[in-house]
Amino acid sequence: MKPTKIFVAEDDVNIRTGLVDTLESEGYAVQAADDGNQAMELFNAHSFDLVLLDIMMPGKSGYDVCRDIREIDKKIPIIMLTAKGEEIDKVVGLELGADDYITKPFGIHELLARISAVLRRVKAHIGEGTKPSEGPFRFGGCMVNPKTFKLTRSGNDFDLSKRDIDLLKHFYHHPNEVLSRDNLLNAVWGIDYLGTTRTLDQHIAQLRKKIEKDSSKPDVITTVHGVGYRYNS
Amino acid sequence: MKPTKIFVAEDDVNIRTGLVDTLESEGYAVQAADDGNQAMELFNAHSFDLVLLDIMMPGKSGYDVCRDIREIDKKIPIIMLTAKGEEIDKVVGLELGADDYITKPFGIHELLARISAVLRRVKAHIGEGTKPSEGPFRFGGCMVNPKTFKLTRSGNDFDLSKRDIDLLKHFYHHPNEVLSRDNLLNAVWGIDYLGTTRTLDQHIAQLRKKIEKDSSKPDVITTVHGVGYRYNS
DNA sequence: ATTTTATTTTTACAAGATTTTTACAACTTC
DNA sequence: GAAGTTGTAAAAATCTTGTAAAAATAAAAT
Repeated sequence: MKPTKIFVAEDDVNIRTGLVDTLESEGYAVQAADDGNQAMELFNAHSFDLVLLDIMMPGKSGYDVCRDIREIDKKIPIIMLTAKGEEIDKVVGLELGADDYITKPFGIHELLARISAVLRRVKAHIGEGTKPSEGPFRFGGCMVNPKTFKLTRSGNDFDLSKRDIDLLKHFYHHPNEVLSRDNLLNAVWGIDYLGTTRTLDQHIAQLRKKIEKDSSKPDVITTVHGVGYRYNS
Repeated sequence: MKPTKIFVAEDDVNIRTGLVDTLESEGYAVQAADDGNQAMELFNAHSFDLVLLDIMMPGKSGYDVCRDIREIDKKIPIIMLTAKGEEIDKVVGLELGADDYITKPFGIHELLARISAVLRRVKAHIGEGTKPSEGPFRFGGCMVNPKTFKLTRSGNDFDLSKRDIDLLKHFYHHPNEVLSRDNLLNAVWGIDYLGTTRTLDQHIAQLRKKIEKDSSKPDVITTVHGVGYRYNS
């Protein structure tokens, strides 16, 4: 199998060489640029599987590069490298079309985890054609519509929050499998979540009120004591 | 469950003993070193789940220790303890391969939160990959699915608890072998389990209700009087 | 910027489930 | 049949989860 090609744009020489070394030692093929203009040049000259983009760069900011890359390639995964305090909403939100971001300073494991997560996501998309995350889907006896953030069960409509949707999606993609709290927290709250643990339970409880016929006797999302939760499809 | 083992390297005696006490009172098993060289010695002599590493230490700096540890173990989570003003980008950035850092003086809560976040990250990761041992397996006339925590026998479904699964797995990996109570207790309950003995019998009895056609005439897990139990594959 | 509103997270404790222990009958072995 | 071992129901202890309500955060509106 051909190695996955990663393109890095980062002006700080320490971070850049660190990135290149690490990624290469992980088996990726890496190419790096140290400012925004060079970045676009290189990007145009090669074909990559994934892009890591620093926001603060001389020449052309990461924001701009991201937008430009998206013009050229609508699909390539882009992960932004942000410093604490930089505006992130815009980055990942939809305006720019980045797929993920990571805040400096970051751990190598976290970065690698995000890279493989994004790559996996993309591959799954390509492989299956259907984008499971976009359209409405059936969940237990309900219809969940991620576009409208609504859930319908036997004629009744409920509003869903972002967390609700993310949770439902994650369960939906792992039917009948017992998912640990760790797994769920990582998948829905993000890999660097620091909170304590009743949070998830709380959301499960709220979800059950909407999806279960009798929330005191859950049927769709069941508890596996000491382990986690299971969505029974 | 076995306690998580944390290794602390920190020269300041107050901070060190404070850390050890706190972590131990949180249920972690802790081992500490007070300089860089001793740190490597200890690290090599034991096996840990997580490392806390001060940067400024006599002998060998935390930077060096971190790098050395990474040579030995690419995966073990490392959290650096930094003083204000110390260069952090390099620490956590990529060069060294630490997973996270925390700036002194830090609150014990923040530290604990970060420790569990990092551990969760690692655990969720392990849980994610497809481990061949995790797939469903046949046990007597049943199918056992460790992912769903369910057991099926002649069309009937039973829920399994964590202990059930662990016991079944252990038997499964030692077919036709008579396993003593000690063996089973060590394998499933952990090596330092102190309980008295009817515990295991109780679980066997419960399991038999699920896996045996006639639990009063066990066939799959049989008793070897005075010795232990045997799974007849 | 300030207030209002919605959402998310945390706290606190009740309720629940599992596990462990106890107790004792039944069984095995010699 | 005596001594020791095992089966298992039921009680007790321990650990986990459910969830209301408070607090904190984030988002929207003024």
